[in-house]
Amino acid sequence: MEEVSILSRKEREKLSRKKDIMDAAAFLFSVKGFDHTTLEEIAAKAEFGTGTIYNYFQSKEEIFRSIIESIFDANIQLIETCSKSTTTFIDFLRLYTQRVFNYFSQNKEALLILASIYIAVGEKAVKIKEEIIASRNCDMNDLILKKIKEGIKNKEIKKINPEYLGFFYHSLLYPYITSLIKSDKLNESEINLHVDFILDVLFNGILIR
Amino acid sequence: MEEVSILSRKEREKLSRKKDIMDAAAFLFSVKGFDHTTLEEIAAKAEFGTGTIYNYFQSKEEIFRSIIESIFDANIQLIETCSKSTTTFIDFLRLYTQRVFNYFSQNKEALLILASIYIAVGEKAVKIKEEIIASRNCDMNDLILKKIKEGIKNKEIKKINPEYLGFFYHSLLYPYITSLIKSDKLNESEINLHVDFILDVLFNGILIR
DNA sequence: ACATTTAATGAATAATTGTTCTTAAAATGA
DNA sequence: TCATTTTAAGAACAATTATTCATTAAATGT
Repeated sequence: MEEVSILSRKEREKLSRKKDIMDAAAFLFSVKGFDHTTLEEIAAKAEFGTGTIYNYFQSKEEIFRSIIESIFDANIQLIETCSKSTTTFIDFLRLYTQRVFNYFSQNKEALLILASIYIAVGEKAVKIKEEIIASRNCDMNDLILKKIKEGIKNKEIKKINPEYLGFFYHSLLYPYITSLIKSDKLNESEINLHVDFILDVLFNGILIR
Repeated sequence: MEEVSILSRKEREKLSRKKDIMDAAAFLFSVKGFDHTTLEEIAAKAEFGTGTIYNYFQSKEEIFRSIIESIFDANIQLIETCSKSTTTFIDFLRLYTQRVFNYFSQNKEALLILASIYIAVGEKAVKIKEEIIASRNCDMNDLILKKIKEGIKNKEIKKINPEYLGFFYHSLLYPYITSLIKSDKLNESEINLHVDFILDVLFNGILIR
């Protein structure tokens, strides 16, 4: 059997072109936002005619949805990988924070798009986000929350409200990186400084002891 | 002199109607976002005809800009008030955090609109934000940064990178409250719990000591 | 009361843009 | 080669909506 994949060449090519369209769209969405990105622009960037896009996606919204889904998947995988390769909560949090910084420093578009739907108001963005979370039936927040509860149970960290800490951590991490990216201050060399800083404050606080 | 104000009745009425339009628009912007709010809706909510709005504002964008400006002003005043009525950095941070929570729990729209421009991608939102910051020639971040540097100098807090801490604090606070509001969990009674939690983590960290 | 200025109105305009549709070009396989 | 299917293309369509404008109504001052 020469057949190395379940998919035929034709199918693989189709998928590859779908990906090209998604990449073009993701870039534009991250720079201009969903509403201000036109299908004409997406098509031009992907080197297709406008109408051709509709041979690959049903609508502009479906392109957006596909992009978000793939970002969500990458993030859930990230958190699960970190969870499996550490034993303590402290180690997990350190590794996860590092990995998130690294991932987004190499996928800046992804973070800007995520931020846009997490903060965005308006039915459409909210609906898309909720549908995707529901279809995955697991939320990143829930995964972190589970880890926090373990950490408290195992007496690694103080007995604090785990929901509040989950809130705290996620309210902090994504916006912190987003702000860095938006002000163009996220250079590879400084990532570790930021990670160490965040973890130091989180673990030890800012008071002199 | 009966004249109690510098403005004539006509001028006061005009200002009052401007404010009505801004309030209507602010509500709609906070719920549907700038792009998905139509002038027809704003006019209807303010109980005017569509065209009438143009007797008060030059464009939809100018309405938005005016709203943002007033929110900025309120926030800068907030930070300055807190600065004046405290002496130590620790006290300042506690008071300011409390006040920010209280202000936004009573002005939810304001926070949602702020969030939308801080996170939003796209030239227009970025341009508006930058123009307003430039026209004020002082940024909230700068004000906080100054306080942090004082705190370090006075040995109230550890010797850490003040820029990073400023980043940390603002990345945390606004998104934290925004998330609470968006998930409809910001009830007056719980505010103090959140404030205490945030300050405890920030000051003391989460490790058991 | 009347002339004049000011404000309100919503229909008309013009621009934008997601989607459809017809047509043409490639690819495919016999 | 030639019939058939698949894909590409971009012009046309339809819907939306910020803004303008001609008209009417209200307020003002004499």
